[in-house]
Amino acid sequence: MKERYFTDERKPKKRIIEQVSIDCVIFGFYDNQLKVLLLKFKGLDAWALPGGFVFHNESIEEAANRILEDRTGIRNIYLEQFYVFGDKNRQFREVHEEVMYKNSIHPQDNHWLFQRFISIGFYALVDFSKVTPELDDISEICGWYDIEDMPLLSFDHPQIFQKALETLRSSLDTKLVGFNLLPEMFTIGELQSLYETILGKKLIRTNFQRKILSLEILERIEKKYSGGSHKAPYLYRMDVAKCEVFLKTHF
Amino acid sequence: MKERYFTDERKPKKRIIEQVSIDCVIFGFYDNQLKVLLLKFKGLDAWALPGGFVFHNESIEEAANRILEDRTGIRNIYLEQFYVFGDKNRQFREVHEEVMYKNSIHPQDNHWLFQRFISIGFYALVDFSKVTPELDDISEICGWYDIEDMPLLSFDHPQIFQKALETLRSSLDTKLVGFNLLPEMFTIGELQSLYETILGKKLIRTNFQRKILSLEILERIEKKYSGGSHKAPYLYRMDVAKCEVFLKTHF
DNA sequence: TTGGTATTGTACCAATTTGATACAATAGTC
DNA sequence: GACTATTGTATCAAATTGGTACAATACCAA
Repeated sequence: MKERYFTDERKPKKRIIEQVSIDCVIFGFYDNQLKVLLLKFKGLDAWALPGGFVFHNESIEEAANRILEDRTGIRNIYLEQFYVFGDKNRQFREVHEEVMYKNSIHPQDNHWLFQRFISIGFYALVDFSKVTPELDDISEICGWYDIEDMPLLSFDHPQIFQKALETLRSSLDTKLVGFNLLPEMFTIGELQSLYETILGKKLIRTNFQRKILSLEILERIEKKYSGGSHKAPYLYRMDVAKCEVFLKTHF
Repeated sequence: MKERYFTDERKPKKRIIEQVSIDCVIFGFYDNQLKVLLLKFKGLDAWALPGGFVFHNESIEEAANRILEDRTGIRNIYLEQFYVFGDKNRQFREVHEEVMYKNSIHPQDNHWLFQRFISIGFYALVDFSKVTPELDDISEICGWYDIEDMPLLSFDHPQIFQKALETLRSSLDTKLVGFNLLPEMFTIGELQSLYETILGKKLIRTNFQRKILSLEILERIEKKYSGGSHKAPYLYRMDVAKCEVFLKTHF
């Protein structure tokens, strides 16, 4: 059930924690490119990360999951907080006003959304092939953009995105989060391509293969992938239990 | 100037962001032990991390610094956010009530402190030798405790402390934060001892020395340390500029 | 003064890990 | 059935790390 936030009232309709928001950076991987899910506000040339607020009766993690579902239709994915954006002047009256006008709302001067907000950043990793973004009622686009070629974001969302990307990079090896961006079964080649785009550099194929397999967190599926006019690679599946053991013993 | 929070009013005296708090885990290193700074509430057997709230006219980083100074007298130290604690039921009416009673305050039933709070965790690293903790007016002890032998904390502060410690551990190598716990000049032996206590394991002396020096972030001071009945070790100083270069090129 | 003790700085070698190349195997195309 | 592109694995060199040896010293005790 989607909630309507943009009323013209001084207080939000549903009880939320005031002056606290959540913004989500949703990463996907497709066509050998790292993608991010962005929303475009109806009738405006303004882009943003999906965000929202925390209800009184939910944890911030529950809130982040709900917000994601409300605003993009995506649910049940890897989600983790990564940073709090708490600048003194973190308020965005102008953008909010524009959005509200376009939605036929004429806010009071002390509308609750005009306050200074502290935003908790979450990043999400999804299996691109399993996701079909859905529009909410204040957006006209909800779609994937190559991180190398994305529209300029409103608010302070460029910084939030940047920090999320840095966190993703440094978590690749230490938390092995990359697998969340791939389908359940994948080839080492696909995994390498994922690592290369996230890290922004080429890796030597044979060494990458040796390294990844030496972690002993992958299970080789007997069935082979087919399609290319060349030797068929093995398919692998990540073994969650082994992965946890590995992380515990190495970090 | 210290603020008085524990009035009996429904709203805090000074304008703060409601339902948001900051808790600080302050680490020090002394006598080859990792220490944490804890407060004991006046007249109660209740211990806590120094915490506080965010004013409307300050960033969360400014707030954390101010809180630290208000509650412990410590200022101008390494401080970094590490996690947000946002459980649905994160409220601590009982402890707050006890504290207020002891401070002769009889709160209304809907006192603002009884609400659910989202707390932003910061960890701080200080040069133990430069710090003299000062008492605020609701505490009767403000002192250092060995992390292996500390009192049971109130609220959810045990979890907050634990998460801070994990963050410190994993940041040792990737952010080289350890130096913030030592005086400006130190020996490699002292640095090794610091690493050993934080990581909780012994390191091989000669390899540690080689490793640290190979980072090329230390400047050897000609003057030598003296005192022990053995060969005098060199003193070193961390070169902040070189350190930044190192971190940029390696992470 | 001198020998003893504890600790430091560095050298050194073995074991392991990583970088880079070579090559056989093979699925599909022509 | 030859050709192409890619995969899996082997291999060797280079770099890093684990672990030992040893000379250098600052102080202490006779």
